[in-house]
Amino acid sequence: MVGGKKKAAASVEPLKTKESSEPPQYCSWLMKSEPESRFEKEIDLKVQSLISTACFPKHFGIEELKALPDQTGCWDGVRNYQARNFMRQMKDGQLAFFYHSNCKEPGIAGIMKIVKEAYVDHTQFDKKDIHFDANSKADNPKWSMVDVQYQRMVKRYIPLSELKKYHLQHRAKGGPLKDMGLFTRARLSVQPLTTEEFEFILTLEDKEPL
DNA sequence: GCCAACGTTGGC
DNA sequence: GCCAACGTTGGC
Repeated sequence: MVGGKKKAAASVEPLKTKESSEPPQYCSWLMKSEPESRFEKEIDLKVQSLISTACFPKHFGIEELKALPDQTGCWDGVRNYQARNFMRQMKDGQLAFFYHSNCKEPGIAGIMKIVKEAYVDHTQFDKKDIHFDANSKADNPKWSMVDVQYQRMVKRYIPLSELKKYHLQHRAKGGPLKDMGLFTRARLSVQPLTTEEFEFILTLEDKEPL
């Protein structure tokens, strides 16, 4: 099934650029978001209601993306240079896994599509926003975001624990997840996936949980 | 809730 | 430019 369509496979292949100095081009991604907010878990609801809700990070799981008009939203609030730089490499039409982090069972919940390439993240200029950045100047914004559109849920939720088992297997004996960023660069919230990683994870949808 | 890993900041 | 202190991420 995966790789069966030549055309699709070709469009997902990482493009080796002619100029060897250029960074490698990635075609698929993994983006993390917290479906539950740590603040809202820990701060008393009454106290919270007295404070501007904009001061708190929002819950943003895949259900929230799905509920937006056109099932499309901006991926704002990324405040890490590596993650930002990866977002700036994203191209219209590329696919990304929606990963649920910092929750009961972290893992891959669904698939979304990049529908607008990197542009200025407005939240950096909003004093009331949790992601406000006083060091960012309007004539030289530091932070970018992309727009993503919900595509579908995965056929079954793919928990981190399962990906980790494969990662460990593959690290020992070889396999597509041996260097997966989820484990080698655990704190990076926007990560590129190789074609092999992306396609292998898709095959897990049709397999029994490990 | 705890804490390890790691990115950022700032003193020197 | 080093590096200690600090803050954040995110699994457990």
